[in-house]
Amino acid sequence: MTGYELKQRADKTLRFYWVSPAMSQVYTELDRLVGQQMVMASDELSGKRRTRRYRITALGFESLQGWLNSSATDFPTLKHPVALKLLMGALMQPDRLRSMLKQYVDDLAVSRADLLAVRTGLGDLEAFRYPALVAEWGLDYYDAETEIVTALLEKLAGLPERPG
Amino acid sequence: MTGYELKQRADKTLRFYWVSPAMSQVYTELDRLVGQQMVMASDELSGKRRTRRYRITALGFESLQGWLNSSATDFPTLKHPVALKLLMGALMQPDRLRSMLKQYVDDLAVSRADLLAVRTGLGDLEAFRYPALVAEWGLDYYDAETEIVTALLEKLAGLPERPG
DNA sequence: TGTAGCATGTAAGCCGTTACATGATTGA
DNA sequence: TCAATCATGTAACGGCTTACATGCTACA
Repeated sequence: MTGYELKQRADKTLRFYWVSPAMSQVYTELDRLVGQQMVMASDELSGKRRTRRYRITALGFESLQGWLNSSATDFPTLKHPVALKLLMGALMQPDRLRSMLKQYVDDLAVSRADLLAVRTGLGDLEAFRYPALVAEWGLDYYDAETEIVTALLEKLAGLPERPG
Repeated sequence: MTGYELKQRADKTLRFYWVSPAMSQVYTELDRLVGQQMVMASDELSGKRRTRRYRITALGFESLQGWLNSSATDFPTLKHPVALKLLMGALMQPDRLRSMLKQYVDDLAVSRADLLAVRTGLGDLEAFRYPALVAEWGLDYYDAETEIVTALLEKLAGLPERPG
């Protein structure tokens, strides 16, 4: 794949469980990987445009497999601005707090729809079994989060201001 | 609070929905905030040890409130090494894949227990209403994640190697 | 013909980390 | 007495971003 294509792929799928890197980083990392003989590059000329296409080397593949099988797996890290603000909900205007949570529910629906399209696109081919499992995980995750925040909104509606 | 205490607080609670900053960053940020008149520092001498205690200023409080109420709230970002590896599950040894997922379920239980202790410590005081809501959210989140991964493990057990 | 998308890169800089450096206090 | 914890900071550096810079190609 080209650097450009890798970035598109990352924006489409990787972003659901990792940060999608900037274009510039994709190119720098590819250069680094070429230097380490993890990937090889080949230039293609079509018309006046040069396109550099990368493919993984045997060394790169072995390294990847070694990393997957041997290294410890870190616990996920989360940066959750909605939870962070809710923590200080007492300092927020009640309607602003509610609209933030409603907005989050809407955003979750958008993300879920995007991810569902990815899942559907994968089909039921054996070759995409694991990517499909990850996508399904993500869909379940969005469903759970949506349920939690919806219930939270109802809880807040029940006690509109400070009660008593 | 002192920088040291803030770091402890972050390690105990903030880490569940944000990255807990390094000690050094806590001190640098506090310095910056003092420079911006967002917080004020006062030195306390007890014996030979100097302890610098910080408190928020009126300006800092207003800024915080303004940020909470007016700014847009970003969608959460996640770095999920387990999902990342599962995506390439086809390149992993089946037992390594399974043990990774089992380990993750165990880690989730540990995190959940830590968070439950935080929730319990908050009690049902009105003053801690919002922190309590955030903690409960986290508990629900861990429960959902645990259920999803447990189901995933069963799905994988059902189809041990490539079927067909 | 002009704009969106394809395509590749460099430079500056921010955010946050680890490593380094120092010393007091408490309790086993 | 010695290890853990309290307590504060500086320096170097890594990872990643935004801004800058350039040019081709397809299509409305």
